[in-house]
Amino acid sequence: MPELPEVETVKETLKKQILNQKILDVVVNYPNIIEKPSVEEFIKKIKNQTIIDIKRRGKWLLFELNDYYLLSHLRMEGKYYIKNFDDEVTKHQHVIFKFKDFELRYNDTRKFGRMYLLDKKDAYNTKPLNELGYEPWDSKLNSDYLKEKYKNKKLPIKTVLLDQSIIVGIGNIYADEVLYLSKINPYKKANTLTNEELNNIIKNTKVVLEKAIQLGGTTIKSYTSSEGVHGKFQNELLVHTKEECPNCHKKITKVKINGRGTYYCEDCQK
DNA sequence: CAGGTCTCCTGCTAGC
DNA sequence: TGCTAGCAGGAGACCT
Repeated sequence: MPELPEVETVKETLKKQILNQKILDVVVNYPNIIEKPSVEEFIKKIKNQTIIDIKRRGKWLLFELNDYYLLSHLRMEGKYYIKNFDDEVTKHQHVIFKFKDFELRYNDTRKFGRMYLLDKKDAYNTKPLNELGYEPWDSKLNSDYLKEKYKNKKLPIKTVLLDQSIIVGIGNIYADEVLYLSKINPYKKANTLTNEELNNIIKNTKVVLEKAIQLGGTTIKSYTSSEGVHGKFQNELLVHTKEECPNCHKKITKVKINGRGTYYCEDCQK
């Protein structure tokens, strides 16, 4: 399940593969992936655009084209594969970008991923990018900012860490890891956290995400295609999916918070 | 505005 | 062994 580190890895991989390639044609096999504009307009506009750069904002991939930004969110299972024209198109390959000598295929088993094609000048100040919070490394992300954002939030900190309008890039796995390193109970209400706890969250978010980026992200699902990029961070997880606390060796508690599987140590996280 | 619930999807798995 | 109900989960829609 791609979170910020996985998206960063995909971005870097794609830069080596498709930079400066011109999109000669696009085939959309599953229209719901294209959120905006209409599929017809999407195809018409994207033809003959060249991929100038590839960026990331939160969990969004941004393909910079001549006149547009193509935004792509991988959600749960989105992947990009480089294929030859005559490679069989499988049932999960929903959007195909055709270049001169090969093609890029967007593969998504659960079809949760979404794409936008936005005018370049509007891309950062319209949905969805204008609703995003700070990157974990943004100097403006500090305890005062979080204090303000969390002041009316009575929800568990676990839930609020997943809110992309406050800090981008933290998904379910990494939220558990950040709270474990910060020794904070995931049920603790966001508006009750101290400055020290908020600073620990900020610090450990960077620690966890940087390490995960170094290792190419996390691969948990066993049925991930062998063609995809396999991260190694799952070997470094301290609490998520674990049975025993690495620190006190007591049994890890598994619960559901706001519908999300949550792992924590009752003794170490207060 | 805050927050609860539902929805989108498919593959896997627990249970019969 | 074979079938099915239930589950997983990021983010937006919709409702209170």
